This record gives sequence, C-alpha cells and structure tokens, in this order.
Amino acid sequence: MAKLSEYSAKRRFEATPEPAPAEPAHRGGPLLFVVQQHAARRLHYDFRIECDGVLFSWAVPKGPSLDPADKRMAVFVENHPYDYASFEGVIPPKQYGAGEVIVWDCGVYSPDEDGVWFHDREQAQQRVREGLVGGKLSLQLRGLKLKGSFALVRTKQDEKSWLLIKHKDRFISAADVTQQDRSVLSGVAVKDMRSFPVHRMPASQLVPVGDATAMPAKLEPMQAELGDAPFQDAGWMWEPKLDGYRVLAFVDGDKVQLRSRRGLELANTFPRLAEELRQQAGGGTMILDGEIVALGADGKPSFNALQNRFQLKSPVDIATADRNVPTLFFAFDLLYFAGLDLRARPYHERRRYLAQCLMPSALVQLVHADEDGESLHAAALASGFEGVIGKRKDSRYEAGKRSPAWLKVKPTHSADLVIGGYTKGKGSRGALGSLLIGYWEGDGLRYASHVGSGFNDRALQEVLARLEPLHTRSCPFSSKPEVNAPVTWVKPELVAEVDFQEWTDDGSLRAPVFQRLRDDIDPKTVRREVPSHSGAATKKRRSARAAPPSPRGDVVIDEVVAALDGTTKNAFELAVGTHRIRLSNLDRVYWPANEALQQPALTKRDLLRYLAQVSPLMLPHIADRPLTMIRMPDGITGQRFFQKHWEQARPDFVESVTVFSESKDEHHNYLLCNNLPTLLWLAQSGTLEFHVWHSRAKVDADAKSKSTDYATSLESLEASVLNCPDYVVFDIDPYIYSGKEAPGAEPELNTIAFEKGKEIAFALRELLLGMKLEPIVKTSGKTGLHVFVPIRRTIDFDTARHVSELVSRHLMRQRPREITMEWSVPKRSGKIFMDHNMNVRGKTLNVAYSPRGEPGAPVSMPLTWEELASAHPLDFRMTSVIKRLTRTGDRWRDALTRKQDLDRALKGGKA
DNA sequence: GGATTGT
DNA sequence: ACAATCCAACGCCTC
DNA sequence: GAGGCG
Ligand SMILES: [Mn+2]
Ligand SMILES: [Mn+2]
Repeated sequence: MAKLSEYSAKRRFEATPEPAPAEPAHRGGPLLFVVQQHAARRLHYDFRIECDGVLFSWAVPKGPSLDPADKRMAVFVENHPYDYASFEGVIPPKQYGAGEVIVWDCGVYSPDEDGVWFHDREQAQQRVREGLVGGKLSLQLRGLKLKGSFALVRTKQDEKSWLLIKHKDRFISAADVTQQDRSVLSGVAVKDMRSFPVHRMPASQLVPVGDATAMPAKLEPMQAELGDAPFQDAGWMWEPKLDGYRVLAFVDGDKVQLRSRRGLELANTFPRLAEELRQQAGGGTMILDGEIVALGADGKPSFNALQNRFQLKSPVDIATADRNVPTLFFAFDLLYFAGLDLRARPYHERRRYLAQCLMPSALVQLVHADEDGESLHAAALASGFEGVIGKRKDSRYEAGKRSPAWLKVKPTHSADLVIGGYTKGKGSRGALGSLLIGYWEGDGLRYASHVGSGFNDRALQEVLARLEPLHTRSCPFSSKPEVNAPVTWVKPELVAEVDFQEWTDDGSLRAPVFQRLRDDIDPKTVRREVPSHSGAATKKRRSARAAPPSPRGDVVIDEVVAALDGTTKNAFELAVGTHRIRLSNLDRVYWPANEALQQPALTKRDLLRYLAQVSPLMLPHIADRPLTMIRMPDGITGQRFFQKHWEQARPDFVESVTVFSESKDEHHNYLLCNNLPTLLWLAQSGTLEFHVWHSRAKVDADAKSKSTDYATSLESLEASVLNCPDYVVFDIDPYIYSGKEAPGAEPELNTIAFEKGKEIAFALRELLLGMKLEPIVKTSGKTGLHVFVPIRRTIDFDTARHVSELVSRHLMRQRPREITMEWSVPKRSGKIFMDHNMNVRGKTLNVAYSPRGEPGAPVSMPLTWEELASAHPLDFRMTSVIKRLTRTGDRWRDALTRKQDLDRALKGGKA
C-alpha cells in the first residue's frame, strides 16, 4: 500500500469524523475514482483516484469542466485512505480541512491511452503508476456526472501543480457540470450538510468491487408481477415501462449476443446496436438488461415500428432501416461488469453501477428511474409509455423468475365518454388539440376532462372527419368548460374510449389518453361509472401499503386514516369511534416543501394521519398531563402562539383539570389529552407541538400523595399529586451555533452541536448508572436531547430539581469546557446547556412522538442508548417514523411502570 | 382556528 | 359584515 | 428589586 503518513500526521482522529487509515484490504474489480466537494476555508473539489490501495488526490479549486478549452488547476495533495471515498459530513472547526464535505461524483476509471483496463486491475494500476511518475495521465471516467476521457498533466513550473483537462469525445459540453451541486449519495448540497443526518456507506459499495467469476453464458431476464397502482415508498424506485423488446445483452471482448426472452439471438438483426454495446464493455465483459425500442415517426417509442423492423433480414434493408427508423437499446439493469457478477447486489446499488458503467450514446441509453412513483406514472403515460415498473431497492436480480420485488403497473382504468367539442392545438395539431369529453348527469351533459394524448396521425384524421358534420354553435355541456384554446362545439353524438389513471375528486380525469372511437355505444347512455374501482380503490390500496395496520390493529385508527385518505375534500366531519370532529383546511400546507431536507410539502391532513397512527404509542406519555399547545394554524411559517388554558366550550370527549393560580382569577383550566379524538381535535385547531407537565393529574400506586385537589389554594396544589414528577429531567440543549443564525436567534440544528450533545448524554448516563439509576433518552425533535430518570412519585419537584442540579454540576466539573449551566445566553455559547430548572411544576417539554414546527417535520423520538449512538434528529420525521415504530414499538414503553427509587439511590451513592 | 371585540 | 385581536407563565437566576 | 430566561 502506498503511504498515508502525511494524511495521519495532519489529523486527530478523536476529533474528526474522517476515517483513520486502515489495513489494506484485498480488492478486485475496476479502480474507483471520486470527486468530493469540500466547503473548507475556500470551496473546492477533491479529485481522487484509487491506486495501490489508497486514493491519490488533487484539490481542484474550480472543479472539473467538460469543455476541452478549460484547463483546471489541480494541486497534488496527500494520499487519502480508500475508505475516504464515501466520506460525507462535517469536519469540526479547528480540525484540518474544517468544513462540509459531500461526494459530488463517484465511479470507475481506467487509463485509456492503449485501450481501457476496467477488467484488469493490475494492468490499469501499472499504467497509473507510470503516469504519476511521468506527470501525464489519460483516464476514462465512468461516473454519474463525469463521463469520458480526461487528462491530468503536471506543469513544468511546480512539482505539485497539475492541470485537469477534458479530452475531446462525445461527452464534451459547454454546460457547467458543477451546476449539478448535489451529493450523488445523499442528494444533499454541500451547504446543507451541516444540518443533514449522515449515514456512511462503505467505500467498497460505491462502485462494483469483488472477485472475478466466470461470466454466465446464458441467463433469462427477471420478470415483474402485476401491481395495481404506483405508490410512494422510500424503499422503492420506479422506471417507465418501455413498449419494446426485452433483451439481455452479453458482451465478452469482441463477442456480442442480444438474447430475447425466448432465447432468440438478435445481434445480426441489430448490428449497429451490437457494435455500440461492444464498445461499452471496452474489451471486457458486461451483461445489460434492457429493452430494444424503435422510435416511430413522432419520435415516441412504437411497438409497430419495431415489428416492421423485425421483418427485415437482408443487410441492405437493415442498413436502410437503421437510418430511417432508429432502433435504440434502453438499459435498466447491470448484471455483470468487468468480471464481477452483480446479480446478488441490491437493486439500488446495481442501478448506481449501471449509471456509472454505461456510457450513454445516441443508440444506447439509460432508462430513467425515480422515487416518485405517482408522478413518474403520470409522466410516463402522458409521453406514450405503457406504464411504470416499481423495483424494491433492496432486491437482488432473480434471473428467470417472476418476482414481487418488481411490480408492473399499467393504467387499469378506462371509460367511454361523449365528445362535446374540441380545441385547436399547435403545429401538426393545429386542427385538433384535444377533445372535450363528458357524461350525462340528470338531463345535462357534465364536462369531465379534455384529452389530447394518444392520437396518431390516422386517428387525428378519422376523428376530425367524424366531428366535421356535428359542428354546432352552442356548447352542449351544462356548464361551459374553461379551456385556454379556441373551441369548436359539436353535437354530443360521438363516444370516445379513454384510458386514464384515476377520477379526481372534482370529477375530472387524471392523465387521460385517447384510445379509440366507440361507435358501438349509444352516446345517450354514457354515465359516469361509480368510482369504486378507480379513484377510491386506488387510494385505499395506496394507503394500505404506505400505512401498515396500526400497531394494535386498532379499528378506529384504521377508519380515521381511511377517512382522511379516502377523500380529497378539504373539509369534512370525521368520525372517531362514536365521536365527531369537524375538520377544515386539510390541504393547508403546515410544513412547506424543503428541498434541502428532502421533505415534501406536508399538510394538516398529513399531521392528522400521523397523529392517528402514532397515537397508541403517544397517548400513554401525554395522558393526564396538563397540556401546553403550541399552535400554528397557518403552518410553521405563520404566526405561532402558546396556549395553556382553555376556558371556552369544548367537545365532551376532551378532559381537563382546574389548577390553582396566583394570578387574579385564582384558577385555570388545563386540557388533558387522554384519548384519540382529543389528539385529533387539537390538531384540527392548529396544534403542531404538544408540550406537557412532568407530573400527572392522576393517582395510582406509585404516588405518595393521593390528593387531587389542585384548585382551592397554593397549599392544596403543593400537597397534591401534581406536585410530584414522574421523572427527573435532564434537558440537554446545545448552544453550539451553526453560524447561519440571525443575530440573537437560538442555535440551529447542526451536526457538530448534536454530536456533542450526544457525547454529554452518554457521559450523563455513565454517571447515573454509577448511582444505580437508569436513564432513558429521546430526541427533543429540535436540536437537543431529553434524558429522564423515571422515579416513583414520592419526591416533589423541588427535590427532583436539586438532584438534577447536583448531577449536572458534577458533570460540568468533569467537563467544564463542554457543559454550561449559565443563565446568560451569551455565556453559553459553544457549550452544551444543561437546564436543571426544567424540574419545576408547570414547566413543560415537547412530549414523546410530538412533531415539531420545524423544517423537515421532525418528531421527538424515544431511543435505546445503542440507537442514540448513530442517531440524528432528522432521522425521525413525521414522514418516516411510522415505519420504524411498527418494527421497534415504543422504546419508552416501560417509562411509566419501571420506576426507580430516588431516595435509595441518593443514600447509596453520592454525586 | 376560533371566539370575542371593535368598526 | 368584516377586521382586528387574543391566545403563557411563574419561578428561578444573576446582577 | 429588576429584568432575563425557558
Ligand atoms: Mn479538501
Ligand atoms: Mn431542550
């Protein structure tokens, strides 16, 4: 292994998250390159190539360019360990290279002066070594952003100065490739790294790595099962389904085979494709899964054009056809590359390897893939594709099998509708842009939609000819449709069959595509079919998948979720068991979409759904505790206000407790959120955060006081059960600023601060364990942590506060530079604030599982201590936690029952 | 978001 | 009829 | 006692 001593000398591995040098591991397969973007003192890019077990590195201040005229300065810097290639994160202040790092691009590379050597690591490395010594490298990059041949040349003037220059090939471009500024691993821009949770993947997963095995001589393609609708699920990706000819392409040196599903050999039928694919492998081996597609006259994939193409046998005819009817290979999977069998790798990795190793050209292209199944489906239908295929990210390639890990989704809905008019379009569609279609409802013809997709020239002609004699001056629809093109009305006598995705709630069609005229149907009989098997059914299936049955199989929760998702109505009356709640403004955006945090816009409906689903875990922690509502009826960007008391009318399922107050009216009503309808009713009134007392208005065995007189006097309140907390609270608040805060603002979430907070929480835990006390922990949802010691309710808040203070001060003496208990905010700066004064009657904290009115929609998440080690607040969001909770259940399920005796602990050990 | 108060 | 306004709190800390 | 703090 080449040396890493300089790398180690510059860094302190206790203080930086960067990887320490590791023992050299045996690696086979192509060599890796990576480009990291690094927001250090000065923003730059680090270009690194693997050779002899380490990464030879150059710092490129302006980053790579695809323009051969640009010579980019590249300063040769110290070797980095191989594992550095997947490093993304934040290097803390004062450490070498302090700042944020993302993986801007990664892929495989090979010297390319005398052919490429992806398939022969030793040959490749030999040429790289020579190039490094000689000061001249020519490399073919197969990355996700960078493709093609690049030169690295050492300048005469300086040993360390090199130039990075794009060679002329088909990948040159005047476009600025650094405009694509997201990480290829996490999708995060470097400036957002500070607030984003990082989860390292091993560098060896970035590109195909492994030992060579013989290339399978024959394989059959993996098949998809039939699915009923696309859905959003972070575990799935979606690709358009191409209307072509499924083929596995085997390349071995000069030999190319194109195998159809039935084993037919097609390389001779598509010689140009075969030649292109041969070049893709660069003399090595490769198996691609894909689809041969012929483009019709309109430039869209056409199965007919492909059928015609198959008829040709003579080389002359084929050559002519290749000029006139382009035939393309669309690749969507990579099963084997440069000697490595990739079939057992998960789909999302194969997908990355494919995007890296494939060098797109006019004839060989990469199939688009996307996480947003619903949008892709709509877009795919609109552009003339058959539908979409969903693929489970963690699925292996099961050759020859029909697997549920791949789902084929085609539009299943079809309707016959009456044509009442048509619009003019543009260009070749000047005469007919779209048809206005509708159905009879009572005596009127109700407008449903306009449909402009699905016409070929012949259909266009035919429909126009049939409409001509039906022209009329008056609009046949009962209410005149709004369209932004000139309309010609026709008598409602023609019926069109239309495929579409679903009925929208306002009675329109989503993604309609014209199929044919239906002369066999009497236009007077056209009614809208009940949408039981269309819109509503689609929704139901979707939610059934996205939301597994509630943890306890609670019927009421399932009904609530079904009601919320079963309609697009903005307001309706929700049944919760026997209770009714008027819901309004369900589509109001509470959390606006935040691209940097990869959060879609979340509405009040999303909030209600989340609360219903989480309620079995959340209610035990919120029940019987006087509640402070943080209300944001206009969403998190609008006005927000606290509300502690509720003197107005309220539904009868909402419980409350009256508490003495020294201020003038002597007592106040606090709400108790003791059941699901209350939780939902609170959300309806704009409550986004639920903050609760640490004591409960309920007597049971662990409470020493049995008094429930909270209202008559201060003395009675202090003698009541509300005066004894359920836990000693350690509120851990990092005051380590990200630097982006407005003057005077609270510190924002940032990784450095949270990591330090975690460290303090672990130290606190050690201290408490030494006192025979077992603490539990949760994220607050914002920047801090809540560490609680559940105790029997025998001591009052005052005692609990003293315990918290004693322990915190002890910890602060051990780590004075890291912990502060200062009252003045400026003096807390750079430290972790431990606020023992939270242990006071009437103080509140955001309850477990409560969302926060913060970007990303994080929630307060109870964790095991093991989980805390790798946790980040934004790992737990309204959008993601239900899935986790069905697996883990409530990590705090014992918090209220496994209580500890503080008196004994205090006598036993001393802090 | 909703009740209450002010114009 | 419609717009404006309210919707927290108190005990603890430090000076 | 005043004013900051959560
Ligand atoms: Mn750097
Ligand atoms: Mn806190």
